[in-house]
Amino acid sequence: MPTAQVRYSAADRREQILEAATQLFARQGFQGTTTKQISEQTGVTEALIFRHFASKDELYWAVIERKIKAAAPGEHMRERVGAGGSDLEVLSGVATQILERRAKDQTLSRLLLYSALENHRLSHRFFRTYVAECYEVLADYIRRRIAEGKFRPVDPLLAARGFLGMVVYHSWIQELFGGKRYQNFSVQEVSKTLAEVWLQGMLSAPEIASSQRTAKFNNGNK
Amino acid sequence: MPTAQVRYSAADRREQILEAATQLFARQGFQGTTTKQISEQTGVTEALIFRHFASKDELYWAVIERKIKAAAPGEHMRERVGAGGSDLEVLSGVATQILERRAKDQTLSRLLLYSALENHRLSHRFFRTYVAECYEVLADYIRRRIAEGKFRPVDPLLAARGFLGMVVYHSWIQELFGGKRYQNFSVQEVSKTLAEVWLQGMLSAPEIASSQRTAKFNNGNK
DNA sequence: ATCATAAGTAAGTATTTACTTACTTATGCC
DNA sequence: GGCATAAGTAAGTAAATACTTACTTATGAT
Repeated sequence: MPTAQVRYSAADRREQILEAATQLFARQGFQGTTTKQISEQTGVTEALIFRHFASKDELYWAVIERKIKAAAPGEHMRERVGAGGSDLEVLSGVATQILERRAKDQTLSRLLLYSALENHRLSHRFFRTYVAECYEVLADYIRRRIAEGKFRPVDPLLAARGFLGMVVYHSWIQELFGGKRYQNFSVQEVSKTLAEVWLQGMLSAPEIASSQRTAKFNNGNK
Repeated sequence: MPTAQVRYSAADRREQILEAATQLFARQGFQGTTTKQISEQTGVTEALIFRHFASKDELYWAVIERKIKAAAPGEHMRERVGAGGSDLEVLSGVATQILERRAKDQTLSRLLLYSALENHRLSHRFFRTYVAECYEVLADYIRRRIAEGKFRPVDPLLAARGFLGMVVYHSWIQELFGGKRYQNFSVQEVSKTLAEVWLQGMLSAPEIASSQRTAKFNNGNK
């Protein structure tokens, strides 16, 4: 009595293969993952992988495209920034969202990092198509606040990158380099702290008569 | 008339192999680099590689150890922070140093990123031994300024990570994801801007009577 | 019930991989 | 000049790798 054999539709199988490959590529990179591993993880023979995807390369880019479309980082950013609230609410909201998503699932960031390291050309395209949108959305917000006179006149793209850099870098250290073994910050604490620092740094404060040490950088205000 | 054959001392050859392997591992990662490539780049046979290093693994960790010791990021940070000057001078100096080193030579950061992605365990050790020192040094500086009442009482390690995050993340975007194709910031501009934003964010400003939107986060001051 | 078709596989292939073995030759020291 | 020794290699090996070929079988429409 052989176990009942089930056959999936091509679309379903394709999805299963993509899911298995996603996990493996994220964990081990393109070079570090074999088609045999992918077939075993999916529960089929290697031959079937190649009936669905012409080559390992093609499978790889299908994996990245699928994952990044599902994550839609640009849309999430737009949603969160558009939701309104005080500057602090918006910014710490953005940070919280990023940190929570990354703590829950590292596959996308690992896939993107691997692809950036392993393959210059195509990963640039993905970065520009899907990730760069995040920066645009946040930069637009900053531009508006500058126009309203609330933020200091700083290059908006650079300022956006600065804020996201604080947040993303922190999560990389925690997750990738094992930082959380040593210091386990809460997401709330990190989001609030980083947002406060960056925000006070961006506000066009009224003239502050402060110590010598701090006087130098205050002449950029309008 | 065969070309004159030169024989190097074991130490010299070892160094040549390490240098060739460094370039290749940094560009292609551990899995992506073959011992044959390394031998060709060095100009010897594969067998010689294995006379100097017991395995590819051993060579890999020798490469990382050598490179990170040569770079000594902790010492550079200590030197720059200890050099004194205004807060702004110290911070933009740190940023400039990081950005310039990275623009000139990406091998160390690529090696560390690859090793973090490919191999959890040993890369954590390297990170803690050599890189974490940077954070300590900067965090110490911040702690001192907080004690002096000049900086707001923010977790010093988190604040240090925030600042370095801005800088390092920016350089990753530029170098790794091809950001500089689109926007080519000058090192000076980036260093100054990021340092100013972060610094103003950290200063314990006198009570600021500002808009509602900004009032919320000002109660952390002493 | 039948049968065309789509889903799936067993068993390959040529090449590459990390690493070894048995041998050769240059070099410095006396 | 002779020779011990260290530097170096040619030619392997077994396992793994991406991908193929020729074949089998489940399934749904008629």
